[in-house]
Amino acid sequence: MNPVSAQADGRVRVRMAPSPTGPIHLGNVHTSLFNWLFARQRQGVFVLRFEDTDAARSDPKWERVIYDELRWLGLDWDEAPEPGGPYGPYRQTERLHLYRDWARRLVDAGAAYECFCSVEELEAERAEAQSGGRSYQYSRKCRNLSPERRADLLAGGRQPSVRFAIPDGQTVVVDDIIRGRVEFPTSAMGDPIIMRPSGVPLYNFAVVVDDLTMKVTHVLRGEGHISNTPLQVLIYQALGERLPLFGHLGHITGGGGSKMSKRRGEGYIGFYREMGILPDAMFNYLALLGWTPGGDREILTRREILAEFDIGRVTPAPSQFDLEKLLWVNGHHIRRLSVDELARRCAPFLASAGLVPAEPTPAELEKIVGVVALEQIRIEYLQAIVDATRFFFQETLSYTPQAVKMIEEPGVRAVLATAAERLRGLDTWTVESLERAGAALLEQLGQPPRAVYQPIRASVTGRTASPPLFDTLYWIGRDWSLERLSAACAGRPLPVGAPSGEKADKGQEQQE
RNA sequence: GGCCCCAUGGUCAAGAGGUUAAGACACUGCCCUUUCAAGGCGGCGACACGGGUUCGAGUCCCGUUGGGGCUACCA
Repeated sequence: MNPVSAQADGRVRVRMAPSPTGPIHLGNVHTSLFNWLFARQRQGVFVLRFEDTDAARSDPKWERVIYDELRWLGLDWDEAPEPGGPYGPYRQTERLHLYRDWARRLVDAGAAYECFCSVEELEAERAEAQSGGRSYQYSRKCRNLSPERRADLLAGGRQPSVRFAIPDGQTVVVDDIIRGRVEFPTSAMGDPIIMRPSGVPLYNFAVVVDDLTMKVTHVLRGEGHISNTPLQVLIYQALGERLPLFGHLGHITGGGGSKMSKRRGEGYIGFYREMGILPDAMFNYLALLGWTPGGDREILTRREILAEFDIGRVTPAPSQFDLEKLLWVNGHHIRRLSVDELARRCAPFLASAGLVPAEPTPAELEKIVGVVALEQIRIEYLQAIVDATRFFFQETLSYTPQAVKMIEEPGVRAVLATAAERLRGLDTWTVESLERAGAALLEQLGQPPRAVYQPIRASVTGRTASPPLFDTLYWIGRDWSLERLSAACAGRPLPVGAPSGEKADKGQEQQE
């Protein structure tokens, strides 16, 4: 019927329409990912459009933040305010003339009408219905105004809003890609306002105009929108436009099924970026919420996910975001990285903690790579590298209570003194020479490894757990190792540090 | 209140009428081991409830309960 609605070609077109009112919420990141997967898999188009009609809360500065967040995850788009596209503009506030035009068509076709009721009048209607215990629905009293009455009201300076006339006694059927057939009786819908007197559209109307003029073929969005769908379908039909296909994804919730807490930032992707979740891991984990490739595989690359993603296998049920599992997935992705790559990613975390310079010398770089290699199988997120390797980079050491206790065990100081003496006598300080020295030490003392190595570990790291002892000694270096050993057997009180997230001692893990 | 969505262990989830109801995270036992990890082998633990349909129901239908959404001149 309308040329605008004809599909340009056979390509799939999907969209994501965030509001620039803050960082993009994790639930929307999840929806974006599924849209992106769907589009990319079919050589389709992914459109990014901003719903900024809520003037009070929208701020263009958030657009950039949202771009950055999506880019971080590795999602790209084909049309958006930047770089533009054939169906722009892509901000609703720049599309006001379009909504006006389409609203006019609806009114002309008799599918919508001007409503002159004031906010106060509507409020009164609502209050009356409620006091009578009835559920409220607009009275539709403006639905059939006479031309004379309308002229009077206009002359009186009243600015009308536009309401969509819900047809009586119909059942709207939505064939949801994810949920199957869903039916809605129109009797449950009042005539909704679609245009404010100011000419700014309401969401349910703007989204239809946008989707149809942008030729969106598949609307994949959160389940919260399923109740909005029948109204939108009726608008498409009144306009004589072809419907897109709808698919409503289950919501992503926080722990306990509650809303994701915004308080500490868990609901936003920046929180995870800052703690050192890898984009690939987030991509992997998010894809697994509501979808599985089948079989028992969980750790997947982008390529694998893209190749196997199937919108038909997406579940309708909501799912809880589980940080523990994200960390486990992240651990796998960390271990998949080459040591150099992991070191490159860890360096900024070490630098901002003041442990290494922002621009390390080759020797410093070698040490970073060395210690990162030791921690690769031990950390689950990049930020953890800081506490895990502090003792390698900081000369002054603080000891955990457990480490102090270990050093103060009877007989331990004698062991440490012997160890210090032996290590001091080494000509070379390599992992191999240290291993030989360790073996010799065991023989000399006639003690099991545990009784000797653990006190040494406690002395040089300040804790009871670390990477393998000789690698640890090597990277701490000769000078610091010997100093720390001497300090430990000297018998002076050792500085006990506030638990700073020592990963080693269970129960002391720093709370994120 | 009305309309709608959802429901397999604490969590993510396989399952498309007939299975001893997968697998993963978490928890836990053992192995490996100088500690911590990682890894390997085990363990605990579920079809929300009640009715139907069927020879047979986690799977289909109805109801109940629980969670969520919409019902705005929010998106």
